[in-house]
Amino acid sequence: MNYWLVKSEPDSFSIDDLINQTNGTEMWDGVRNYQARNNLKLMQTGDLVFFYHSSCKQPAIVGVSEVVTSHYPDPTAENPQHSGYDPKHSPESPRWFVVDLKFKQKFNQPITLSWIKQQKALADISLISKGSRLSVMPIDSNHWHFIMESAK
DNA sequence: GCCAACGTTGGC
DNA sequence: GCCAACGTTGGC
Repeated sequence: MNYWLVKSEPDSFSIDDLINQTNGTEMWDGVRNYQARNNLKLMQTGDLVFFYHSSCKQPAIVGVSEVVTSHYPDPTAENPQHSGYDPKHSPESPRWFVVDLKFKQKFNQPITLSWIKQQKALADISLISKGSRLSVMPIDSNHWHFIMESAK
């Protein structure tokens, strides 16, 4: 069992949008960065995922979702009408992948980026370390549990 | 809107 | 394989 964090711009897709999906489940498409994709491919059913709001007034971890499928080819990469279309992607040799994420929990209090930066226990969390622009990143279990305790 | 910190592309 | 130019991310 592994822990992850995914970023989403709340103006495009917020945690409340996830709640409102059928079964609270959304296909996590549109990842077009190789490192983020490699992280997606490592995800397994049952892994837990922080939902992070980026590029907004208050960047923060706002809740938790669960991986409910292993990775499969990203259908939006096959669609020439879609902004995520990649001519180098094909069903025969897929380049981009998705997983399905299911809503699990919304924090009463968002765990804000500015708060995270103040915590000694989170000094080396991937979210604020080098290469932190990844939209899918692993989270150490000790960081995970510290944040879960803080969100109570 | 600015800009630092990347990642990607493509000419050579 | 190098690297300049360009694009993107995302906090501020």
